[in-house]
Amino acid sequence: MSEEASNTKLKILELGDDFLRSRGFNSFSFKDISDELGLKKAAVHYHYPTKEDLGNEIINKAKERLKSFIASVDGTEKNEWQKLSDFLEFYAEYLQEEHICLIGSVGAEFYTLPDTMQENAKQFIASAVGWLTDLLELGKNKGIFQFNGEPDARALMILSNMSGGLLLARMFGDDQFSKIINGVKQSLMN
Amino acid sequence: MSEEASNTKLKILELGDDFLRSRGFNSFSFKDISDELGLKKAAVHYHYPTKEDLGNEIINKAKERLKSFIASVDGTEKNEWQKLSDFLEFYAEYLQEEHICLIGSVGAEFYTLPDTMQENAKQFIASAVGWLTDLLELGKNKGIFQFNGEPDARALMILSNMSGGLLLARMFGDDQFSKIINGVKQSLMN
DNA sequence: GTCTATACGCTGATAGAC
DNA sequence: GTCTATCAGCGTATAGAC
Repeated sequence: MSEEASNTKLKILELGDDFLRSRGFNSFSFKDISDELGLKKAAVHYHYPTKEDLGNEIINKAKERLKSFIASVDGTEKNEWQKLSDFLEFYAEYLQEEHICLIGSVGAEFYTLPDTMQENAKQFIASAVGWLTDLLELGKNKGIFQFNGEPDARALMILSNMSGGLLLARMFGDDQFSKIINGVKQSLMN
Repeated sequence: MSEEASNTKLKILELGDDFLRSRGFNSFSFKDISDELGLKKAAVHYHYPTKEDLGNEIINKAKERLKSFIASVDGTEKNEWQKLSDFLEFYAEYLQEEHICLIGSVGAEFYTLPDTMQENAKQFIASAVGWLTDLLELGKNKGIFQFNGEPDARALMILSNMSGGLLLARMFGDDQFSKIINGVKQSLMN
C-alpha cells in the first residue's frame, strides 16, 4: 500500500542522512542502502532517481530540522542564554549516533559534490549562521552575553567549534566535545 | 635514473596529499594520480602498493610538517604570543590551495578508513593538541595569555576553530576564516 | 513499488614483459 | 620504474517485466 511505499522513501532518506554524516557522501552507495533495507538498488532509484536527488533531500531535511529547532525555541519564554545552550545541545546529540554535522561532512568533500548540493548546503549553513548571529547580538544588547568583537564573527567561531569539535570527538572521545561546549559558554560570560 | 624515480614517488605523495585535503580519501583514485602525472596506475602501485600505504605516508608527511613547524618556532626567541600567531597562520596558508586540515579530511571519513590510518591520524592530531596545550599553559603562566579554564580545553577549542573554520571558508570565503583567527586572538587577550 | 537484467566505466590490485 | 594486460567487484543509472 502507499503508506508502506512512503515509509520506504522515508527510511531511505533517514539512512542516507545517517550514512552521509557518519561516512561522507562519496563513501556510501545505493547498494549500502538497499542492502540495509532488504531491497534492491533499483527500488532506491525509484524513490530517488539520482544520488544527487537523495543528497539534496538530505540537506532539505536538515533545513527542516533547523527550522523546527528554531521554532521550538523562539516561540518560548526562554532567554538568549537558554537558547544558546539548547543550540549547543542540538549538536551534542549528534555524538550519540557518531554523526558529524553537515558543515563537516559536506565541507570535507565540498568540491566533489554536484553544484546543486553545494548551493543547497551553503543556504542551510548560512541560515544557521544568521540565526546564531541574531541571537548573539540580541543577547549581548540585553547584557546576557559578554564578548568582544562582532556577533557574526562570534557565530562563526561557535559553529567552527561545533563542527570541528564533532570531528575531534571521533578521535579523542565525547568528553572532549563537552570541554568545548563548556569553553564556548565560558567565553560568553567573562 | 634513481633520482627521477624518487622524484616520481615524491610527486605521488604530494599529489595524494593535495587530493586528500581537497577532496577526501575516498574521493580520489590511483588513476587520478597517474593521469595527472602522465603515467599508468601500475606505476603508482609500484611506489605505494596499496592506497592505505599512500594514506599513511601522507599522514606521516603531515607529522613531519608539524615537527618542522614546531622546530622552526621553538628554537627561537619568539614569545608565546608570536608562536600562537604563527600556528594560526600555519592553518591560514591552507586556504591558498583550497585545502582543509587533516582533522577535517580524515575526521569526516574516519570510520571508513583502515585502522592503521585512524591510529596514525590520531597520533598526529594528538601531538598538535599537546604542543598547543603546553604553549597555552606556559603563556598563561607568563601572563601573555589571559583565559579562563584549562589549557587543554582551550587547545581543543582553537583546533576546532581552525578545522571548522577551514570548512566554513569553503562555503563563505576566506575572509570568514580571518574573522575566526582574529576572534581566537581576541579571546586570549581580554 | 519492487524486481531482474543489463550497461559501462571506475576501483584497487596483481602478473609479467620491457 | 614503467608498461600492458587482466581481474573481480562495485559505482550510478536505466529498461522493462511483474
